[in-house]
Parts: sequence; C-alpha cells; structure tokens
Amino acid sequence: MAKYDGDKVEKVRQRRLHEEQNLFSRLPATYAASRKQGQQILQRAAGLSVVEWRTLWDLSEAGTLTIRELAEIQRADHSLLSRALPAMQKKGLVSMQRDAGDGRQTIVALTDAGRAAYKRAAPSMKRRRDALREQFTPEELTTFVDYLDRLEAFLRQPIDDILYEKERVN
Amino acid sequence: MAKYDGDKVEKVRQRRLHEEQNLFSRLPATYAASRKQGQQILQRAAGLSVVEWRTLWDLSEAGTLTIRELAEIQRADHSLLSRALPAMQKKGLVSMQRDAGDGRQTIVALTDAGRAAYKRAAPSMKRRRDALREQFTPEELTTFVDYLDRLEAFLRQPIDDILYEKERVN
DNA sequence: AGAAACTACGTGACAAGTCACATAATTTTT
DNA sequence: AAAAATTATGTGACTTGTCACGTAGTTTCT
Repeated sequence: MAKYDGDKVEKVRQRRLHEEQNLFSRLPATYAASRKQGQQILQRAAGLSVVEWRTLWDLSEAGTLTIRELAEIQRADHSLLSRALPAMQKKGLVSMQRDAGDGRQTIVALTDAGRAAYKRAAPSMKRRRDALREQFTPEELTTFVDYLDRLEAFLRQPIDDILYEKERVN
Repeated sequence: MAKYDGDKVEKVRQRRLHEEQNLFSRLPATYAASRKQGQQILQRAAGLSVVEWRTLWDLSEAGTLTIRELAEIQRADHSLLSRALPAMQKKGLVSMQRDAGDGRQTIVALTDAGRAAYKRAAPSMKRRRDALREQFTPEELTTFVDYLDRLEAFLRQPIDDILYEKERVN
C-alpha cells in the first residue's frame, strides 16, 4: 500500500534538479566524494589518512619541510598539520625536530617507515590519477583547473566586495 | 640575518606549483574557501549555519520534507540532518513531527521564524550567486557543472573499478 | 639594547562531512 | 500470519577543515 504522493515526489525531484545546477551546492558533494574515495584507497593500500598521505608525498618530493611549509603547499591551515604530525611521528612515519637556526620552526623529515608507507600507497594513487585522465582530455583538465582557480579567487574575496559590489570603485 | 635557503624556497615553490595542477589537491582548498565564504555571509546576514541555510531553502522551495528527502536533495548523509534538525527546532526555525501515515518518517516544516530567517539570508546569498555569474559566462558555468558531474561520477565508482581497471570487461 | 612587531607553532572549540551500527516501523516473501 | 528484508532515523566515533588566542622565538625600529 504505497501512499505515493506524486506531487511531492515531483517537488523533491525539481528541487534536486535545481540544486544540481548550483555550483555552491555541487562543490561540497563532489569534494565529499573525492575525500571518501581517497580515504578508501589510502586506507586499503597503506593504512594512511588523507592528511598523512599528502604529507608523505610532499616530503618525498621536496625533502624536509617545516610545518608552515607543509601547510602552505597543501593550502591548509597550519593547525591541521600541527595536530597530525605528532601522531605520524608516533607511528614512526616522520621525525620532527626543532630547527637549530630558527627556534620557532619544526623540521619534519621522512623516516624509512615513512618512505615505505609512501611507496605502498603511491601506485594506487597514481592509478587513480591516471584513471581520471581517461575521463577528461588534457584540455578539459586544464580548463577545469582554470575554473577552480577563478572560483577560488572569487571565494577568497572579502565578502563586502561581493555583497556591496555596486559601491566598489573598480 | 635572513638565513635564506634559496634552494629550499624553490623546492617549496615547485611543489606547490605541482599541486596546483592536481585536481585532487585543488578541490579541498576550493571547497574550503566556498564553505568559509558561505559561513561568513550566512552568519552575518541571519546567524545561520550552512546546513541550516540549505534546509530552510529547500523547505521554502519544496514545502514540507522528510529527513531523507532533505538529505537526498542536499546530497548529504542523513545523519547530518538528523543532528542539525533538533537544534533548528529548538531555535524555532522548523517544526518536526512523526508522519502519521508512515511512522518511520519525520516531517519537517518551516515555521514563521524559519521563513523570516530565510528571508533575511536569501538576498545576500542571491547576491553571491549573481556575483559568481559575473565571473563566469553561462557557457562556462554549464561546462563547470558538467565537469563536476563527470568528476563526481568518477569518484563514486567502486574503487576496485579504478584500481584494477585492466581486468574490467567493459 | 630594549621595545614593538612579526612569525611559528600548539591547542580548544566548532562546522561539515563520513561510516557503522542500533532500533523501530513498513513492506515483501513464503 | 510469521519471517525476512527493507527503510527511516538516531547516535557514537572519526576525519578534514576553520578560527581565535596564547606562547615563545626572531626581526625590526628607535
């Protein structure tokens, strides 16, 4: 005895369809899917979290880095790293030591275990990036990144510039 | 006495540049910026959170909805709504009642206060959407959403399809 | 040199998501 | 009709991310 309210179903469909065209509502869902997929792959391949993976990758590519540098590369707040790193150290993935030259900084370096974990995860992550390249042409990817660039620039504007744009002298 | 390690600076720059082209690493930062901007506007305009705003908007457009329907429209997990709604009820923004017809469901409806809060926030949010349309042409926006569509479809694939694609019989 | 300003990091509090699992109500099967 | 499967919701635990603020170390200014 399905009490089917066709009108209601249609309303939901309409609303969902409408949201489908809204960039601001698509972005969270797309990112959430990305994060979830990344988490699954990393968990399975090497028992790593996304933040851990990014950190190992950056250290592999750029050598030792400070917390601030890691945060800058990852476009994230330093506090995220500040919290994740001690745990990574405890797991033996990285070493941390105060910079002798500048006592404020902490120098983070890969350990052998960190390098090994990176190597366990890297092939799967590479396969994922390769698979993405099968879905988009190089031109599309370039355009996509360009759109994200422009969107991010827009989003990082002071909100007054957006809300009271007419008063801007531009 | 700036101990300037030019080589190191260059490494960081290189690494950041590299990440700049990586969709998987741009997405989190772009989304974070979007969320932050939305939070600021909503907080200032009506003291609302993003989840609250979405919910008020959906209810305004589609009438009363169940928790599942709200989650579906928002492409989010039902638990997010399940947690947010009681607080919204306490604030007087929505009413919740068990569906008499199907005792599993909860019917969520706007209250007058909810409608008022929606009306306070809506103009700013509309201005933001309008401002976005000044940054992208309609064609670009369509393409952008299409890319997000395709990316999301890719991301929601079972990870085995991605990691062992060669074995797929497709 | 001492004061003032700046920088790096740690940490508490919160928002927005996810998953897994429990429970109760409904629907489908046998 | 009873059993089995499905569905809607609630809830604990966790990840990723933000901000604000405190503290300590460095740099700049006077």
